Amino acid sequence: MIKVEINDEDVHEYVSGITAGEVLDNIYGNRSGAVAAIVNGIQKDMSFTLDENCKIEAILGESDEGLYILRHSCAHLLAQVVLEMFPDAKPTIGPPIEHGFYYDFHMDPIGDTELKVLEKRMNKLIRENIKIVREEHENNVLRDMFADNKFKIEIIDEKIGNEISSTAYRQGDFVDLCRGPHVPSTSHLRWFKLTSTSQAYWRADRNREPLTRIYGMCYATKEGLKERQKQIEEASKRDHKKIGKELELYMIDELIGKGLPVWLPNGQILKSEIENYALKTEESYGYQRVTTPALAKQELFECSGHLPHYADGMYPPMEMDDGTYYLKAMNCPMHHLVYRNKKRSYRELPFRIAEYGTCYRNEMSGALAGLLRVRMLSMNDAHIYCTLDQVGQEVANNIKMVQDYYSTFGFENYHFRLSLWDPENTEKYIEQPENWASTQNHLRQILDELQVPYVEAIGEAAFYGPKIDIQFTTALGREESMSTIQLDFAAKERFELSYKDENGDENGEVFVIHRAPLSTHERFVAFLTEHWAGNFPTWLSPVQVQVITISEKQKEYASEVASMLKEAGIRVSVDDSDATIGKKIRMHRKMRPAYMLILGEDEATERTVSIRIDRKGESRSGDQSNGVPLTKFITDISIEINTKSRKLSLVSKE
RNA sequence: GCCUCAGUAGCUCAGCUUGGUAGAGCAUCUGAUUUGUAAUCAGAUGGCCGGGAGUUCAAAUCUCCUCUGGGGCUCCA
Repeated sequence: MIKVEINDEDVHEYVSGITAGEVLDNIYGNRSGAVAAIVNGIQKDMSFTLDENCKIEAILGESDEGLYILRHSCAHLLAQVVLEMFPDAKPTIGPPIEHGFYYDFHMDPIGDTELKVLEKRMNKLIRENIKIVREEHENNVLRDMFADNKFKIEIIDEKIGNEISSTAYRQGDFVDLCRGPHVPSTSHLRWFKLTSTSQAYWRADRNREPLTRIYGMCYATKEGLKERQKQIEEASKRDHKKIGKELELYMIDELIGKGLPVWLPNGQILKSEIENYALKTEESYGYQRVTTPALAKQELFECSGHLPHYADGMYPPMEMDDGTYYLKAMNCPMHHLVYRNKKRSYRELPFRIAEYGTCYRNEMSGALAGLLRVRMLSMNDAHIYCTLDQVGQEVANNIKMVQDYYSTFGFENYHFRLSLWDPENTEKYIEQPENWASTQNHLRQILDELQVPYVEAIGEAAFYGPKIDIQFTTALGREESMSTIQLDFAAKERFELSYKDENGDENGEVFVIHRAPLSTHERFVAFLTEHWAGNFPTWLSPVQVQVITISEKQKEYASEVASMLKEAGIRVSVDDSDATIGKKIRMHRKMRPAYMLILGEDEATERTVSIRIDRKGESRSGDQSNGVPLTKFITDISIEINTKSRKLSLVSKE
């Protein structure tokens, strides 16, 4: 007999040789939702044999560990049916990922039709409830088992080495090299869905074999799967590409080119509001503004280091009669020249120059997506020239600026990331290891002192220095970079930046901070649109007030109201057509005005307005405040706009 | 760039499997209607079916090429 302690609580006695699964069944019953066990702190299969005193816990399918196991097992099931259908396919790796799993196969690409068939066959095997069995083998046996799959052999050779034995998992005719643990049988994998296919490369290396990747999602319960499907559906309603079209924010025309958005009047309003706000804010933080050209000579970008390090990201060169020119991918080299334009004194530092400069980047055509990834970007850019001592304060100010901006725009779902270089992969970066070490520590210290929570990410630095990035989570749950604060210790030498210090010496220790708290206009508007689902706060709404008349008798009053609003600087549009009131409301919901003003006979005689909030995508409340004096409305909405209120507060709920 | 799916009226989409040269709703315009809060009626305009080539007596429909858009190409048994 052995003693088994369950969940650090009860101790039960069992015959030696009992399995983990049998013990858990005994305690919880066989419908507990457990997919594996933790024995003495180590994850084990349900089939693991207990032959001495131990501690045991269940891993529930809904826990993080459980979902990981479920998804991993589901990837195996996918591989099983892929091999049934395509016997020549070679499975490579199939890890669990967030929400699901993928599996990469060396095989010809497949389409949606095959994907559906694969899904059907997986469901069939799930109903058959095939046992998943762990096998331990000596290395040479494993090599024999996978002799016809060079990818698995490569894994065996590299990951496991030639000395030790390892494990495989078998289900029916299918066997896969795997560390486990796995669910005991296929019936646990009921709540999955194959989602898409894609092309990947073996070891993510373009020069190695192309693989066909199949993605799926997998959950422990029907509810889990449904909830994810719902999240995807909800996110698609917020898609900035869809809303951007409805609201006429931007267009992309193939005659202009991919990734080159045109801002339409409504989008331009958003852009201008953001920009005006940023100009004011940054003026108060001591920035001066400049404008620099869209292109410059090759020598400038050689000097900055962009050509050796960033050439792929730039448009190809233009040969002119007086030299070779490049479109700028960044504003910094030009700003460095602004700094260098005259002798600087220590009294001028920190010297801050800002520009909403338009840059052009040669993004891969397949990477372009609406406004989120474009080839023309207007950055909320600025560069700060300061001493090392001043870096801390400047970075702190920028973190505060970012936080202020975000709270005004209503963003909450973000986190800070300290982006470091990758010491294993140094050719991507400027070669100054001591500088990397010291500046990275410097930034880490600043973040620690500010007590801002952050994560560290190796290999995410810029080529010229470490960064603090502010990461966003989108409605779909994907992480994207939004703002950035970058430290540059390379510019001072490349551009011979210096200043006259307190002792009258020419001092070359000029540190540069690149920062873009509002990202680019394009990306920022995309996030903003998604975040508000197009229902922007009043100060940002392209149409702040939509006037709607009940009948044509109110035409005159409507135009009077409109001109008073315009006078007060409010964006207003009038519908005095002869359509019915219901129809007019329905039509204008799509453009999501902050407020609708309904004007009928009562309003016209009493010089009042009826204020209605009715925007597409919001649940319809029909909330309306009737008989509000026109002058009061103008005062109230002006306050709401000027305070950049995040809430529409002019309609009181009854 | 690579893999995959898609492209039909301003918008949303049907027609394509089984080839016989184009349809609906909304929007727009014109009448009628003068309206009090999610569809008033009638009529009209609107498409080189993304572009090119091929097969065929005949192509939106089948084949090939190309352009544009969506998704994916970071997760290492």
